Amino acid sequence: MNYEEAKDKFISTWGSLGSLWGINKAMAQIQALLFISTKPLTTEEIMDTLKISRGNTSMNVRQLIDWGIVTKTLVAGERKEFYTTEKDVQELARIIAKERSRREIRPVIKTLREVSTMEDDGTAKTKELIKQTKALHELAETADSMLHKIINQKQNWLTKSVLKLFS
Amino acid sequence: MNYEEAKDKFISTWGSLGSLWGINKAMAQIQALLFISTKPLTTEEIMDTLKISRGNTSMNVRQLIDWGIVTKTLVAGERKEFYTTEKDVQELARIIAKERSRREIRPVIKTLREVSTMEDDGTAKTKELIKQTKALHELAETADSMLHKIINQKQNWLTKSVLKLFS
DNA sequence: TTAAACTTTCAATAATTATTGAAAGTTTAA
DNA sequence: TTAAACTTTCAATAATTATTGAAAGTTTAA
Repeated sequence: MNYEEAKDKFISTWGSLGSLWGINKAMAQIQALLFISTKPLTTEEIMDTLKISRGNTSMNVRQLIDWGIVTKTLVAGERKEFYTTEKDVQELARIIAKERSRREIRPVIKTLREVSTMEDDGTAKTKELIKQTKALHELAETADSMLHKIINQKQNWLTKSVLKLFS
Repeated sequence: MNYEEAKDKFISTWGSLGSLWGINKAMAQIQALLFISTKPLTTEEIMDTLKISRGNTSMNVRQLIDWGIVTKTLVAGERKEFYTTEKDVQELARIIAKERSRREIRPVIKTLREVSTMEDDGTAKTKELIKQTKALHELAETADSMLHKIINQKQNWLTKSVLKLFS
């Protein structure tokens, strides 16, 4: 496997993984490209490498900036805008997890709380609805706060020290 | 909020959450419906409640069975097939996490390993590709095994005992 | 200012994914 | 066996989501 093959393989795999962290393919691929680039890239370079249109590139880069994953960089003597991505995987994971929680998990938790605290009219089906949504609510709250605790740890959890806690 | 409103709200929220655990809307809604039902349901009842076609119901129920989340139940004296879902949230979470890992995370980890162990040709860009994919590989491995450890704990992690470890 | 060099917007369209429903298939009771 | 009562399959279609590219907008250098 030479450089080009490996690069394409990484970018396309990362792109299809987009769904796993809740973003579209182009957005994930742009991030992947910047992640392995040795220098900041322009819109033009991104378009050419990924074979996507100018508009598509512009919109997705902006979204990545919005997520806090990509930053505009100024290159001396150049008029064009250059983009770079967060290169530290831990920081990247932290940002993704936080955004995912904020955008998708929190709203669901809110609904679960609303439904599970509805007035009990005494019927079996209402009791079941309350019971089950309450259980989901607790699970979601616990999982979400666990996620936050894990990613907010400044110590390097990649070193597997955290893992030992579960052995 | 009465029973019907609460039920609809729960089903539609859970349905739109489908993307978060990697399944489609109908599949998530069928699971939600069964999850709050006080008795096993038939294809007919699912179709009518969710207003989806017979074919759609059949295919998605089968997929849920495939995931190990829904089971066929026989009701004495009835010819029709009845369906029930796993009612314990912890067990449900365990199944979903395991399937998600197997279907999506493992394949990505495999690619990351392949790319990160490519031959180093000495160029800066190859070195960067190897370095970054190696970091992602380690992160993905750690996160995946942490997930497995957490969900495999038989003790009730919902009680927040696990959470204390991170405080 | 102006005009060249850029970026952004957004309606049109393409691509993808989900859904339908009728036909085919299967199971069960008699 | 047969036929009624079911479930499954799958080509056609609908719905959703992503992408394009030209026009509009913005910035910068002179």
